[in-house]
Amino acid sequence: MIYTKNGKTYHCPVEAALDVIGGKWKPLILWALGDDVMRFSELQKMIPGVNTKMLTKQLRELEADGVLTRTVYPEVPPRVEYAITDFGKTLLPIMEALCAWGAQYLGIDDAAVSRCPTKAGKGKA
Amino acid sequence: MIYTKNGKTYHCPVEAALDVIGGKWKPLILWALGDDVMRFSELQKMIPGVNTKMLTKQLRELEADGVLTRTVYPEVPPRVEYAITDFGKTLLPIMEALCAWGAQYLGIDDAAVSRCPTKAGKGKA
DNA sequence: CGGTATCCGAATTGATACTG
DNA sequence: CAGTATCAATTCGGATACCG
Repeated sequence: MIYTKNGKTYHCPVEAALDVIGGKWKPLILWALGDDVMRFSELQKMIPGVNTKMLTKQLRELEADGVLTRTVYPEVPPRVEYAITDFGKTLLPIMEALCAWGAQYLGIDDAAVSRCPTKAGKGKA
Repeated sequence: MIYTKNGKTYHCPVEAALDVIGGKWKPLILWALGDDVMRFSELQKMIPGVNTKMLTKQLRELEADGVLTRTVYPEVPPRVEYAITDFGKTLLPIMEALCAWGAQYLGIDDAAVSRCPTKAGKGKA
């Protein structure tokens, strides 16, 4: 069986799921938006090392996949807010599982894991 | 927090997990080896479109990550068998979750999903 | 503030041919 | 049978500069 969406072809739904969350900065974006609505500049601060082009690209892809929403407020200076959708929230338990597995793989104590680098200390799970 | 393994750097354990299962053919390989031990040529038959170079590369990476084992039998003609490890088996429930989410994303009935293309009809889950 | 546009190097994937 | 080697094509990721 072959699956298709948005002109892309998958041999297995797992591939499709990985295509949605597999971008370089997407896990970090999803962790960040899991709790809060955030502005572009806030995301950029929470994700060290990302540049505007890549952050924009990954946000637009997640938006196109129905995982998050982008709301533009017609003000000066402009304000744009990103929020996770209900559908996007269904990814969070899977991310938790991936996080736990990844911690095992890395040989670290899962309880010591701060999922999002800039959210350490906010408490886990 | 920054995590390191094999010279690679991750900002989050999720990235590490995705690095392990995120290769283009890896989900298919893992489904295939989830049930059975298989030879190289069997895998190649089960995964349409892959060429020997890519299949070799992805298998070696999964082996290096401790997800599967590679056993060479010193016979003529040569025989090489690949099998999932106990650690690799811990990925399978996560793959199931990714598969279910991917089916939702693709807008198809999860019950209709055959996880591995060439294993359709063997029964699901 | 929240982006685009351009250019570029690095990494990934693939087709094809050959080998112990 | 189970790969390697080589080369080509594509995609991805990033630095920098500019714009409404």
